[in-house]
Amino acid sequence: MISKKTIYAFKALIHLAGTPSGQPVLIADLARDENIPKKFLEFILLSLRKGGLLQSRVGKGGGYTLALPANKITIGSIVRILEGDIAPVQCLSTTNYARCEECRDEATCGIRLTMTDVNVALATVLDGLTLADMVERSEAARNTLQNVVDYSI
Amino acid sequence: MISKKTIYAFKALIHLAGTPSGQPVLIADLARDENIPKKFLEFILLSLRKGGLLQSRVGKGGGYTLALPANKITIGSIVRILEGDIAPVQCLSTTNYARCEECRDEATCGIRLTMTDVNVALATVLDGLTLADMVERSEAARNTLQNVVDYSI
DNA sequence: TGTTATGTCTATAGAATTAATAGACTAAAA
DNA sequence: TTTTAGTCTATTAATTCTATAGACATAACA
Repeated sequence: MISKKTIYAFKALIHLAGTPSGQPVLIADLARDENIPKKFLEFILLSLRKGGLLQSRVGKGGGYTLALPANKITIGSIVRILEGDIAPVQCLSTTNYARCEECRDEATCGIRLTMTDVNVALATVLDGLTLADMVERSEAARNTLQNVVDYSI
Repeated sequence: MISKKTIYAFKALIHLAGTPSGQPVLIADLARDENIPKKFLEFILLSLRKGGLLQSRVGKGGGYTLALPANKITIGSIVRILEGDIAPVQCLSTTNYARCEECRDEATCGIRLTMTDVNVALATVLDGLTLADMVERSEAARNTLQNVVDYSI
C-alpha cells in the first residue's frame, strides 16, 4: 500500500504538470489547492527536487516547476524517491539493499527466489508509467464523462 | 515492502510444505526451528487457518498441516490474508475497499487510473506463484550449488 | 473421569514508522 | 534593506507493526 506521502507527491506533481511551463508554483498555493499539510509538502517537494524531478527558485517570483517533461518522469522514480524503494523484500533492493536478518543463505532462499518475479513485475510496470499517463488518463476520463452528460441533456 | 509477519508466514508455510503430509507440526516446534516469536506465530497461523490455508488439530498429536497441496496455495492468497490486501491504493481494493479521503472524483482520478495497472500486474504475478514455487526454487538452487561444490572437489 | 497436551482467544505493551508541526536560516528580487 | 519564498534541523503526534501475557477450550489417553 502506497503511503500518504507518495499520494501527496502525485497530487503535487500532477498539479505542476498542469501548469503552463516555466510558471513556478508556490508551496503555499500547492498546499492550499491540493489540501496537503504545508510543512509536510515542503519536505516532499524538497525530496523530489533532490531526486532530480523538480526545480525550485527562491525569492519573489520563485516556486517549483518540473525539472523534466511529464512523460519523462516515471511513476517508478517518484515511488523510489519517496518510499525509498520498490522491492518487496530488502534483499532484492538495488538502491537500498540489506541482508534479511535471519536469512541462512540468500542464494537458496525460496522467498527471495520467488519475490524476484514480483520485483521485476513491479519495476516493469512502474517504470513504464509516467506522470503524463496520470494526467492524460484523468483528462480522457473527464472527456468521456462529459460526453455522457452532453448526450443526456 | 512485505512485513515481517508475512515473511514469518512464508517460512512457516514452507516448513509445513516440507513435512510429510498428514503429519501435524506443533506451533512450538515451528517457532523454534524457524526462529519466530511463538506468540506472534500463533496469531499468524490462526489467521492462515481462518483464511483456509491451514488445518489444525487440538490436543495430543495435534498441530498444523496445510489445508491444500502447496501448488494450490498462491502467494497472493497468503499476502491477502496477512497484509489485508494487495492493492497499492485502497480505492482499488476488492477485499478491502475504501474511498480515499480527499478524492474529489474517483472516476477521473489520475492516480487511481494509473495505479490500476500496478494493481493488475501485482495480482497477476502474485496469483501466478504458489508455495510450491517457493519450495521448488529453493531446492533447485540448492542442487545447482551442490553441483558446483561437487565439481570443485 | 481426570490429567496432559495443544490450539484459541482477548487484551495489552513496546517498538518502529509515518504524518505533521515549529522555528530559525538562506537566497533572490525589487 | 525589506519582502518573498524555499531550505534545513528538530521535535511531536498518530498510527501501525511486532511481540507478550494469561485465561480458556478441546482432544487424546491412561
